[in-house]
Amino acid sequence: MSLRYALLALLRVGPLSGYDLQKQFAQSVGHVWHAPDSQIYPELRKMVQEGLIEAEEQTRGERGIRRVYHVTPAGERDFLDWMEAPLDYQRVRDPAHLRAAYLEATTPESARRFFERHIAEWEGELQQWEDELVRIETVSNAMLIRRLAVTPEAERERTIAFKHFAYEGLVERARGEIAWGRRGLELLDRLER
Amino acid sequence: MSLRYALLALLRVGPLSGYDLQKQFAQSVGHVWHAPDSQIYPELRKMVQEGLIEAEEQTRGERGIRRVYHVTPAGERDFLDWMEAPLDYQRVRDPAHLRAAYLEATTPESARRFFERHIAEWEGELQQWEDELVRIETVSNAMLIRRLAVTPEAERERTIAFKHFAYEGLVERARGEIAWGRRGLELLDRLER
DNA sequence: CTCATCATGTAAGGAGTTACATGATTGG
DNA sequence: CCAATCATGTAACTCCTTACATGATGAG
Repeated sequence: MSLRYALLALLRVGPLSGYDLQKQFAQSVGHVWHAPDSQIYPELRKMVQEGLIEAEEQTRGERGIRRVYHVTPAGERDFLDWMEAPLDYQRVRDPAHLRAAYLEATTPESARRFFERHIAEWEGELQQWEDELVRIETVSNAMLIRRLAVTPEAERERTIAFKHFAYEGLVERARGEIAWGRRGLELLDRLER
Repeated sequence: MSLRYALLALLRVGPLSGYDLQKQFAQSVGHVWHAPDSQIYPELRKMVQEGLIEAEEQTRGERGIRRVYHVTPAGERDFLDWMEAPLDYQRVRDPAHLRAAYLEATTPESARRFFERHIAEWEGELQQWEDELVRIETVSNAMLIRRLAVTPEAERERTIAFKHFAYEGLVERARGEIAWGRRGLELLDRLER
């Protein structure tokens, strides 16, 4: 259910077309909440039906349509309600730690590949999040710039601080996973001796 | 798709009825991969259809049925194949960090509640995982005892080591989340000044 | 004229959630 | 006889994934 709030978070900054939204999404909130366009377009339509956003339809050339979405007062309220409501935490479902718990069933080589892959995966994520952290620090992310442009001076510090803090948390988690993976490789070394 | 491998991991140790499996699940692999019984029973049926497990039907009293499942050679192979195959990592979808990135939209009080809840959630998980870690160290988990009973002496160390290592990773992640939550509260203190 | 980008979707299926539903056996 | 536990599910729904599908516009 968080997809719509991720979308509202972007649209609250200012109206965007589905296409632009989807592009901006991938470069901002998508680092925290991934969604493909095949999920974004239908969700936007549902949000229109529920009155959270409205579409201004523009024609493109002869037959093309371009829908520019903006948040309605109901959508604004829904977003703020969500921000105040307790978050629902999903039950744990962790394939990597599941597999790790049963690695005795496989060969040392495939256990090694597993940890190497784990490290590589999280190094990829780490890179993304560190890059984003730099873009936040240097205020060079497009959505953040747009956000700050419509934010009163007094709230700019907070706005940046929270985004920075969120990505810091993700960076630390990635580092933790990488450290765990490396210790997994060391464990294999010890067990093979 | 990991549910069936979590189930196979348990059934590989020895045959269990759906009910027993579901109970053992909650006390072992369920700490890493949660699944409710309403998901376990249908999955077992599907696995029977696909030939990964077989059910020995026992009567209970007049009309009751009890199905005791055991892994077939095809199921064993499927499990080992999964253990060797690269794990598929899901794209990030993290409601807590999503919300954290937009906390400027809400009141300091509700931001505070958010971090307090985050800490409490992860402290709950931490407790579960630490308890399980102790049960692994002291070899007092029922499934682990059963597992070791059918494991040759030479592989017992590995078996325990991997489970211990998996839960260690989870414990560290929980500690990381708690530390992040606490730093969130400190950030709020600083911003409110 | 053609390719990159703009622009918008549908359809089928898998996985998980929540709620509901039923009945048997055993111990007190 | 009643409650706890044993035992097994179904049904409806949401969310997400993967693959497919189409066409317009603008720059070179």
